[in-house]
Amino acid sequence: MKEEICKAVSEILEQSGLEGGANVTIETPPDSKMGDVAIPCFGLAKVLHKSPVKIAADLKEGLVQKKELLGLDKIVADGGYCNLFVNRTLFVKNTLIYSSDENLGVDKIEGKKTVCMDYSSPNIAKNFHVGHLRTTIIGNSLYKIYEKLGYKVVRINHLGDWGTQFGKLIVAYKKWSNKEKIEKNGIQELLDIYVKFNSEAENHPELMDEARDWFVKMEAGDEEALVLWKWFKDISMIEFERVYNMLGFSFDTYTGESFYREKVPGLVELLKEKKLLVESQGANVIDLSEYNMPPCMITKKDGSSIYHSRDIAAVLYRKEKYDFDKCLYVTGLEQTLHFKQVFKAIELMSFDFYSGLVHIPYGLVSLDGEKLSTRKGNIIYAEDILKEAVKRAYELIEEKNPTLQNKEQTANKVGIGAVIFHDLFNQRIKNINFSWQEVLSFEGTTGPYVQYTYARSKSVLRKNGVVPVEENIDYEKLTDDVSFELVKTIGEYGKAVHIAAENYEPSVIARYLINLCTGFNKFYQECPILREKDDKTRKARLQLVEIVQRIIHEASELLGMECPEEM
RNA sequence: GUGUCCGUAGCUCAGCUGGAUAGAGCAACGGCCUUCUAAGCCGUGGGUCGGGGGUUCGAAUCCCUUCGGGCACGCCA
Repeated sequence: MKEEICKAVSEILEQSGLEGGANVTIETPPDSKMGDVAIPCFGLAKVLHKSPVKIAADLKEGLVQKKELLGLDKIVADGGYCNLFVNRTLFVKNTLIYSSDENLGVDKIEGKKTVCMDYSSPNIAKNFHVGHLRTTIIGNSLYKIYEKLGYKVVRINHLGDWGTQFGKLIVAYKKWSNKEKIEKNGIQELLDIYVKFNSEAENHPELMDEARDWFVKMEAGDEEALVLWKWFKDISMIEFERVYNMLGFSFDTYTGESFYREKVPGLVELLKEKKLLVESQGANVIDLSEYNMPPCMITKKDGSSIYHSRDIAAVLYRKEKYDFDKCLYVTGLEQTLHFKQVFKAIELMSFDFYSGLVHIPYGLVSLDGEKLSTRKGNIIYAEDILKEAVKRAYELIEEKNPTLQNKEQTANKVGIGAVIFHDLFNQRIKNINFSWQEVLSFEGTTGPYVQYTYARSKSVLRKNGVVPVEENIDYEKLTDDVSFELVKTIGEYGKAVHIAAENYEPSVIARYLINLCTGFNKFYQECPILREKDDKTRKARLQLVEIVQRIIHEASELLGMECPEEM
């Protein structure tokens, strides 16, 4: 419809003497009482040598002729704006028909495109904390969004399962732990000895040398080292899987850093061929000073690999294996420089796919203004947050809806949903100061608000019956302000999904959901169905509820949040 | 020091590819459940859009500058 209006405006302008048409922009007025569509005329004033007020008036005259053709009811010249009121019945009809197809009005991309997504990627032997939760939740949502748009998505959990920290762990294990302790306490024991290592190493730097030696042994395939490494990894994976299960998330592959260690020597050869590798202070690096960046390290002076080189090797491997169009990295903001270096290295290697590499950073999580730190004890584990939220949800169900069936299951969906939604509601770049009160809030702009709205809509359908799609609907019954606003919001769903994808920003969907739910709750309040006498109105409203309910359900899925049928 | 991100209501944030009186939620106060789930709806109060310049008919939005804060800056990831 907007395209048609733009075209009509262009034609009118050409008739009034403007050559070559003009770029007509269309906006939404700040208040719907002013109109549904606004055409600002200020930009045209210069070209046409007329006042914006006159142009708006002329535009109005021209558009009045085409009123029916464009589906408009009323046209008003308001200062420098030409405001249009659409024919509500027609608009409601078109929007609801368009939005009720299987894609709910979301246009898919053309052709086949593959996106690799690197997210979650926790470090072995470290507990899964609130920070890891962000990359996991944001990454999962972006996966859902891209999949919805028709991309093939490969979900890669690039485990932090290689590197000097394993040297540290081996040393710590040998000095302060044993098999029994680890079997008994699992990842917590690994974490404890890792922390102990770091504090001891401050006064005994020789411990660091020992750790590096063990890492070199690992890279050389030393059996004792690798057995311990594998064991530590298995123990850690148990905890990670527990968290993923609670969230209901999964991955296509867990090929982590260790997978790429053997590919680094080949990378070194390739870089030598391309004359990109230079020696610096005993290490091999790619010089990036020309690009105002510190050098990108490929091998350390002891010859072992480092995360830059493993990441570069991973890009090359993924390109070959999946032939991606894009490869996305959801990691903390603090790794910005690292990825700039890695991407630049790929570019310097003359691989044109560097342009498909995108770093998607998110802000830091802190507690009481302090950076999260295991050693300071201000760390919050993902599992604790999820459990606490579920517990809170259960208590609320007992209080508000004690006769509900499947309380545990519902509490799970609501509690987990609250955590997921909370993590996605604000722009990912914002730093977060963790607050239990905020995460456990279930009213206002929260996941449970969305879920509650969904449950209400399902309840309406249960009590009133579903209207078959083929039923003739009298769309004029949905032209009151409240219903009409809700229909408008329904029509914006597709745009919201595309903007979210383009900006790698799930918060766009979360915000959209709140809009939609607010609109529905108003409708629910003001447009009752059960006690509505007029049959046509009842059916039209039920049709509207049906579509809203489907969009809430799907948009929630795009965030990774499940909606219970009742709560 | 260099680079980068952030700065909007008491708090947490939308709005940022320029447009009309700057919007939500929380917190505070006041209404609405014999009527489809009150985890809801309606209303009231609350803002030098960090400061200063500039571009423009028009700036929270673009440019410059300055202040405040976060993060990063070779052998950790």
